[in-house]
Amino acid sequence: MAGKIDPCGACDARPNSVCSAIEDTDLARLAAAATSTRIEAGRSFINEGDPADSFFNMTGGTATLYKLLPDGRRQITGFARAGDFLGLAVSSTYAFSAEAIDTVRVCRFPRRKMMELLDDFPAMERRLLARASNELVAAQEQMLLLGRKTAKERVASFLLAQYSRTRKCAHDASPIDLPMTRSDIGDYLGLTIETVSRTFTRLRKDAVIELPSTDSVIITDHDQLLEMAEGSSS
Amino acid sequence: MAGKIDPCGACDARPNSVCSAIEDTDLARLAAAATSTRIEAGRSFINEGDPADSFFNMTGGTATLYKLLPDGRRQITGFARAGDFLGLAVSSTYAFSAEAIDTVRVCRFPRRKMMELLDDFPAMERRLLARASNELVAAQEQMLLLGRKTAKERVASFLLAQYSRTRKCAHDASPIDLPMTRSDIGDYLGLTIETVSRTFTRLRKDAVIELPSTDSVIITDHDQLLEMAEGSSS
DNA sequence: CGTTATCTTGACGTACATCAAATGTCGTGG
DNA sequence: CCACGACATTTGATGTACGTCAAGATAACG
Repeated sequence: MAGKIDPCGACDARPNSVCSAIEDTDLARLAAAATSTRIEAGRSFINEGDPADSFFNMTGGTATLYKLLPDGRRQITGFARAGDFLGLAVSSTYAFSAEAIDTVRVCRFPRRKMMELLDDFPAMERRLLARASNELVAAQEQMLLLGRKTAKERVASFLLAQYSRTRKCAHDASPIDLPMTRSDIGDYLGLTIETVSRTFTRLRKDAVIELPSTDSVIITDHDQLLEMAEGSSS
Repeated sequence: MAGKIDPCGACDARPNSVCSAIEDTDLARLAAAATSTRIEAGRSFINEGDPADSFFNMTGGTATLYKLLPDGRRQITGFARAGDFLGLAVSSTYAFSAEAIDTVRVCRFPRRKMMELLDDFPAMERRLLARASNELVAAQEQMLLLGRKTAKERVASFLLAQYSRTRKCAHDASPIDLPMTRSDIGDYLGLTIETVSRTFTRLRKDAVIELPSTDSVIITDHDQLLEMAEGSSS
């Protein structure tokens, strides 16, 4: 529980989150249902298979969402950031795990209270549906990537997605922040760290990107990267 | 438009579809919004990139949902059957294509009328949200399959999914119907037809499945198939 | 300024793709 | 009922993109 007087009103993430469906006058209801929590880098806050008794709204930081196979193979299904809503599930247990990459802030909603909120604020439910629809589209795009794209196409697609997540206008050459490790990128793209690394340097040698540091990228040839991502160019 | 008097009340698919959220007394509203259509095998009825002006509710048959790359590579993101709802998208264009495998029946809802229905029947919206959540979970499972599983694990997972889609109780040894071709299965699992075929015969030689015909399978060792699907066994 | 984790680069192996041919299946018409 | 052609599936031989193993190079950190 945030000690603040009006935590939801002051929330940076509200404009991009489902919470913006709730009017200022009803913010107290929202704030009463939520508990703001801070999660240190490396800690997981959702575990696949655990009882799904909470929903989460990310308000800061970046988290990996992933599934594991018994032998430890990992598939990252997405990176969650401020505004993202987690835990949507009909099942009584979580279908995935979530782990903080850097220090993460979330609002936690007990399942029951969240349901009550949805009953009272249908606009919020519609927001959730819109969000789920978008995620579904993204998931289908990722299936195409994982099932049919080459390593080069995967990395190119990934970089473009990271790019367009923040930048609105194309042809912006400022560096893109990559808070995740190569291992995370590999597990997201269905590749190994070695292949991710090799592909990065290949793109650099092709003069499509620059790598000012290990955790940032500059796209120098946006058009060619776009062609690469869909296999139009070699 | 169905010529029947009460098409929705007589609909076989209603119990498993979002339409069941609408009470019998309001069925006329539902029926007025929908147009029932028949689609021949092989014809596509949703095309990626086209204006998304209709929603579809499958009432019969099986359809492939897929995305294409410019050079023709295809990723099937799912197989839609009676009760499935298609076209959920915030975007103004479809993000995927849909093609009938056998003869398909759908109810088509114009976007605007569908929105009005959702405004008036919040229970339907909640059903859609639940459905989207489930699809999201399935999509994450498929990402794990595409990104991290071997060919054998993929085929085993696929067969188990086909199995549990119809059968409720385990240890039912009746044949599973496979309306899709090897090519469809390959494009769904991120494999080639040859690899799918080879893996089928490998599973048959391992005495885990039987192949009474090319479009049906019998699971003879459910437990071992389950182990295979997650890589617990070799 | 060593210590440790992450990233890069190289040499080699392999699971699956590709290419090619044989076999099976099914509808059509003689 | 059988012959035929078109197409799907199976099976085999070979290639390759990416994985695995191993060693340095960088960067993070006390």
